[in-house]
Amino acid sequence: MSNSGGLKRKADNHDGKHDKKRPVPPWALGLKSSMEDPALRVEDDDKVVIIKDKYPKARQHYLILPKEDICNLKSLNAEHIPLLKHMQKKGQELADKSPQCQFRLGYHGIPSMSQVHLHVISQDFDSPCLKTKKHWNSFTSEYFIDSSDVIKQLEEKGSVKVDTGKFEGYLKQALKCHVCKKDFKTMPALKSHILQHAPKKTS
DNA sequence: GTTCTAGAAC
DNA sequence: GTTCTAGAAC
Repeated sequence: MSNSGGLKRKADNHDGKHDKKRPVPPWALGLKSSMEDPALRVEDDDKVVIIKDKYPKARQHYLILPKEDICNLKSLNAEHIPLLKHMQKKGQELADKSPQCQFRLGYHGIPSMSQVHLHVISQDFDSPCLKTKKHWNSFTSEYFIDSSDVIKQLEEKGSVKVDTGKFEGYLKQALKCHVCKKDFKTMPALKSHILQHAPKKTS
């Protein structure tokens, strides 16, 4: 009944650096196939594809992905700056089409899905797909890194630094309205509150 | 990333 | 009793 001294392995999936056993779970490749899905595609050019997020967390939620394979923020270097600026420009053009909405353009510090993707998301967060504290904090805490900050880091340091422990902490922060900073105990309470900050829907 | 659901919270 | 969250998914 002895089992090699009861050595227990703590969760050791930090950033996949030494994780040869489970490199990428199948679902983490979902964006790659979404990029090919005509039903989701908004537009594309020689460098990037723009798709609708399959589970939008706001009234408007798009993803801009490079056609070149780039796994995540850690894969980025100074050579990618023109590409990232192009992605931001395409995103800003999209946002400018809906002047009644406020948008943010940015990246998740630790994305679940492979292939770098720029979120273009309206700040109403009025969507049935927005359900969990993780969802909320991933778009409204420091977990969401503005595109301009990613580009700035690349320009200044040549790489993007993401402190895994710190970013995991951001996801667990207490629920707080992103507009008026009021605290909430539950997601349903927060979701009903933020409707009063959202612009009126135009049929 | 989502779905499912046990059990915590109310 | 119902609502809500959080962890497993072979």
